[in-house]
Amino acid sequence: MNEIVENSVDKREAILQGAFEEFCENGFLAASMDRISKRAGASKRTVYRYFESKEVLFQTLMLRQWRVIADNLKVSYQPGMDIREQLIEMGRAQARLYTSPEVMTANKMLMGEILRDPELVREIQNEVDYTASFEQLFKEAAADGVLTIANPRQAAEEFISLLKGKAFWPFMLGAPLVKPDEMDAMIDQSVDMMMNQYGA
Amino acid sequence: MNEIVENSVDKREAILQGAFEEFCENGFLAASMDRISKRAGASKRTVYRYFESKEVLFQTLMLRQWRVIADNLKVSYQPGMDIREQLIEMGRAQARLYTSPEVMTANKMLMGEILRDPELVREIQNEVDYTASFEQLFKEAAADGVLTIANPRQAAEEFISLLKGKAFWPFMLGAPLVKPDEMDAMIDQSVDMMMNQYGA
DNA sequence: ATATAGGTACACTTAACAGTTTACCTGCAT
DNA sequence: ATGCAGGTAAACTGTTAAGTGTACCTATAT
Repeated sequence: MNEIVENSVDKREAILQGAFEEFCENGFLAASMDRISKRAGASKRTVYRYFESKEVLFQTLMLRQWRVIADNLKVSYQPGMDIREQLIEMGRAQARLYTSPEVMTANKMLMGEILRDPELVREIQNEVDYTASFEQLFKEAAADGVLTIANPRQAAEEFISLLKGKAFWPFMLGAPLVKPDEMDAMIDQSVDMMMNQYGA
Repeated sequence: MNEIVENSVDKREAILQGAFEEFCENGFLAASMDRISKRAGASKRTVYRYFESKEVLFQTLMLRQWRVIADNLKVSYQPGMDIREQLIEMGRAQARLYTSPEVMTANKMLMGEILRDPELVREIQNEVDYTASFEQLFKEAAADGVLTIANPRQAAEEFISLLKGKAFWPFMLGAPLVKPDEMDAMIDQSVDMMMNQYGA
């Protein structure tokens, strides 16, 4: 009766959405359950019907967001396609994700709370491992003979370190976003380093 | 009269110390001025005599800590010494710093608040630039003919990205510390990549 | 028709905490 | 001796916010 439809299944969804905005804007501690309920267009009582406490609501949300992000960060090897091309393509896709407003906002929220209370999110740490998909990719590329890699895990970490070091952490800490062509140059350079080190 | 000496100059120091502990443990928002004064062995009124508000106290502290950390992170080129040796030495020193309890604790506090409120620390961002000392080092090494580097700034960023990606961020986000020899292997590998890319 | 599941509105309880006020103490310099 | 700079203790004010209680509304299923 309030707005449109609200077939009382996505009431929960509305709450999560409102909570997401509120937590992103203010962080866990400064977020207010009153404001969350307002944003969600639900009564506070209803919020508490779905989530027994602020903490539970936050954790539910965090797990969810992390899954979305981690899924988007996954990559896979394309046999037949030039490996250099592939790495560049991947680098660009990663950078685009890292710097997209939704991912950055969500990541800030996540990071802030990981720092404040590592216990709160220990379980999530295990779902994190999108590095594994990079590792797999390098392993396959090596098996394919297009790269020479003794330690694919290490190679994956290196590539990610280079990308994140230039296209993630600075923005996370408040640096202004750079222009796409500068970003592309950074990525080319990172791929150069990888090819220099591991090129067959 | 309370404890020992307290020649009422390091009362201020005691407050900063107490505040440091409190802010590290709880972050800005959850820290309590009552607890800070207790930790400092000072009355709340005295705390407010030295620092007009929680925010001012926090900023003072943050700037201070950052200076300490940034100073420690600075490096300089040693002409004559083998460049590979030098990079490895530097890498180890950096990793040791990144993973030292004091630096990690302080950094968590800093990061958490940078994420929460970028404005609060915008000014500090400018003091940050220890990357510059790496850049300088690479520039000198290039001038010395021991490395071939077109863009020293970029090289500096790459080296730092590799080191931090393996020896800083994971621990920052709650991963357990690794054994020194594993760390050394990581560093060797990073230096390999740099030498491969820029070796003369 | 009516009970029930899901919802609303809103006042309420409890607690934490920034910052202030007040009254008082103490050692040193004049 | 005395006044003041620097300190203490503790009660107080005002605000914000988590979570609860209560009374009421409204569909749909029986």
